[in-house]
Amino acid sequence: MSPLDLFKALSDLTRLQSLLLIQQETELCVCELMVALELSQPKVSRHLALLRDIHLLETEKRGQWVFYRLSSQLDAWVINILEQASSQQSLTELSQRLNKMGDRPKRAQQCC
Amino acid sequence: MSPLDLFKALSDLTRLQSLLLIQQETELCVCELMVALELSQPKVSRHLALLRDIHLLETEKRGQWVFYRLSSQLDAWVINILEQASSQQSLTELSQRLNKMGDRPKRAQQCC
DNA sequence: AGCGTATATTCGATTTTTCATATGTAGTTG
DNA sequence: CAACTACATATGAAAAATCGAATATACGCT
Repeated sequence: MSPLDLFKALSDLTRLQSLLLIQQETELCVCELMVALELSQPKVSRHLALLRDIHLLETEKRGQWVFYRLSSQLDAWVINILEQASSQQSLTELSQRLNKMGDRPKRAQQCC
Repeated sequence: MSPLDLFKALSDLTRLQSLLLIQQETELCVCELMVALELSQPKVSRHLALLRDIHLLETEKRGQWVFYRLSSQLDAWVINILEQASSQQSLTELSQRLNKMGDRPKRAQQCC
C-alpha cells in the first residue's frame, strides 16, 4: 500500500471515524458502527469493504456477525499515521453512542 | 486543520508529490514544479493554491517568482505524518528532472 | 420451512473533484 | 512601449466518488 492509497482511504469522514473507532475498540461489527456513526447499513458496509480491499482492515465472521479489525500485517509507517490521526480526532460522541447501545453482540473475552 | 482536511489534501498525487518535493528542497516555485512533475502550469498552480488555502504551504513572492515552502506553523502531528509519507514515497525521478532543469531561478543562499 | 436479523451488492442519480483551455495580471527585458 | 515569462483564475466538460433505495445472501431461531 502506497501513501497515496492510504491518504485516499482516510480522506472520507465515514472511513476515518470507522477506522479510528475500530482501532480504539479492537474490533467492531457493522451494526455497532451503524449505531456509533448514525449511518445506514449499506453506507457503513460499503466503506468498510473499501478499507478491507486495500488491506487496512481484516474481517472475521462469527455466527451472524462480521467483525472488522485492523489488519495484523500493517506496516509501521501506517500505524504511525493512524496514531497521529487518533491523537487529533475526538471519538467521544461515537464511543458514548456505542456504550448506550443495547443488544451488542458478544465477543471473545480478552482474558481468562 | 483537522486530520480529515490533511488527508483530503494528501489524497491527490500532484499535491502529495508537490508537498514532499517542496519539503525536500525547502522551497520551490511553480515553474520548477512544472518541470519536476511534468505538468501544466495551471494544474500545478491550482493544487498549490489548495495547499496554501489550508495553510500547509506559505508563499513568498520574489521578483518574477512565487516560492512555495512548508508553513512555519505546522503542528507536530502534521509534520510527523509528512515524514512517514516521505519515508515511503520515492522522489528520485522528480529530483533528477529538477536537477537537469536549466535556468532555475536564483534563491537565497543557505550559508556564507 | 418460514421469519427476523446482519451483511453485501447492485442500480441509477447526485455531488465532488479534476482537468484542459482560455484569459488576466504582474514583473522583466529589450 | 512591446514582447516575454511567471503565475493566477474563470469556464465548462469529463471523470470519480458518494449516496439512498432496492435487492440478494447468509445465518439463527422457532
